[in-house]
This record gives sequence, structure tokens and C-alpha cells, in this order.
Amino acid sequence: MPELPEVEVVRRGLERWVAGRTVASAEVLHPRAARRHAEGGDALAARLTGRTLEAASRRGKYLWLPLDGRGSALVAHLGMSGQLLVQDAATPDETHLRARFRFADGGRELRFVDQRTFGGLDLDELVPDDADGRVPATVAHIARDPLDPLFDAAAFVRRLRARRTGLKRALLDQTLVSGIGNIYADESLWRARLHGAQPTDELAPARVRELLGHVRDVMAEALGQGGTSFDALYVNVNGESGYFDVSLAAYGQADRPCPRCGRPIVREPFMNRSSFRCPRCQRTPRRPHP
DNA sequence: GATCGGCCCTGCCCGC
DNA sequence: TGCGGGCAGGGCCGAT
Repeated sequence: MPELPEVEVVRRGLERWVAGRTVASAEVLHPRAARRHAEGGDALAARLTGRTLEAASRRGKYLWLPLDGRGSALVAHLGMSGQLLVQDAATPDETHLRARFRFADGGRELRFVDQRTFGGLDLDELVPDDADGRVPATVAHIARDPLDPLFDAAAFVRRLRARRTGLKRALLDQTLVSGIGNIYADESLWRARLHGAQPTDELAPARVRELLGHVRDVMAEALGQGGTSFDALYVNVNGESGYFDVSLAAYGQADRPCPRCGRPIVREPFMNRSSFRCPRCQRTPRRPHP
């Protein structure tokens, strides 16, 4: 369940171990891994062969590796259970190995492993972004994330308050702000003492800015802890045991005491999944958004 | 145009 | 013991 901090750790690993290397051969081993690529997995692999992966970029939970010439990029999304691993060729194939890239330098190979196949790879053209950079066309609709130096906090506050929806729905909307998933949404709302059903258009701007500060804090803490363990010749996001040592106050803590007030955390259905909150610290708003 | 719900997928875990 | 069902959930797409 990688969210922004976990994806950033992977990006750093790709930058260190993969950037600058030339693809000698590529294999896509499962059709769903390349389902976003209109021409299919074999064509994706063929188009990558002989190309150099120049760098590793990220926006929200999307990763991409610009190819030599910089006109296009290999795009990756880890979904819920995706991993990008830099492995010795002698390492046995993982059970859920979906794609493999071998390099011309004969060094370790890059593997895309994904149990639940929500993740995927694509090869896409780069288009100008909202500043002076370039992003893959499939990523162009994704908002900047709160750790991005060009993230526009004032615009975020304005756009969020213009929505007519619930606060947690807005936080999860990657076209409004990217990188926030269910876990960091719940943790940020808990820190801000806000209910996920709080109507966005009834929130004071100062409260939105305060919430944004908590989003940044919880992500920065997770990134700080995740980054320290990342020193091996190995790029890893573990969907099962991930989330490093970030101590979760609300998410997944049903029936455990709220670290702030001691009242048991409650679990509630939300968009076919779950939300966790403290019923005392995060009171239901007078007019909750359904 | 904005918002919302359904769907994709597999492994684990729980209850019967 | 075995099996069925619930659950995890990001993003796309169609419906409203």
C-alpha cells in the first residue's frame, strides 16, 4: 500500500541504481502489468530495448524514468502491492514477477513484482507541465504533492474550499493534491482533529492550512524513517510490512485507545473501505457530507 | 463540469 | 480440516 513517502523511497533507489543504464532486454510477463500501454506488453518491451533510462522522477504516487532523448518515459505505478527490485540475475524469480529489465552493463536487473496487479508500467510521451518541466501525458492530470517545492498551498486551500464534498474524499482526490492515500488521510485528519465527512466548503481557510501542515508532517516523518533503512543495493517497497516505523495513531487502530484522549478509535465504512477516527477528538460535523 | 459508485485483483484471515 | 466470504485499496470509467 505505498503512498507518497514509500514511492519517494523507491524513486531514490531507482535514481541511485538504475538511472544512466541502458536496457539490453525487457520482458513483460503478465498482461495486466502493461494494460495501460495500448500496444501491449511485448511492444512495450521492444520499445525499451536499447534505450537508456536517464533519471527517476515522481509526482504523487507515479514514478517515471525519462528515456534518452527525453521525449518519452517509462512510467510506473505500484498500485497496492507493487515493488521495483534491483536483483542479482541469479536470484530466483519472485512468485509475482510481472516484468524484468536486463541492462547492457551486465549488472543487476530491475524487476517489477506485483501480487495484486493494481500496479502497472507504461511508455508515454512527455508533455510540458504547469511550470517549466515535463511530465508523462498520463500523469499530467495529477496534482503536485505537498512535498513538491512548486506545490501551491494557497491554490490548494482555494480549490478544496470550492469543492462540495467531504474532506477525506477531497484529500484522496489526486487531481486536487496527490500522494495521499487512506492511511495518511486518516492520520492527518486525526492530527488536525477533523472528521472526514466535514463539508469542504464549510472549512475555514486557516483550518485547511493547518490540515495541510499535518499532511506534510506525517509524510516527512515517514519519509525520514523510511529513508534510513534504504542503504542496500536494493529498491524495495514491501506492501505487507511497509510503513516503516511510522507510529499510526488512528489508521488500523480500531478499539485501541486514542493516543490523545484514550477513547477507543472507531472503524467506519467509507467508499468500500475503512476509515479510522477518534470519536471524541474528531466529532461528527453538524451537517456531515454523506 | 463536478461528483460518485463500481470494478479490477489476489492472498490472508476469520467464522462456521 | 476445509471452505466461503470479507477485506485490503488506487485509479479509471461510466452514470448522474
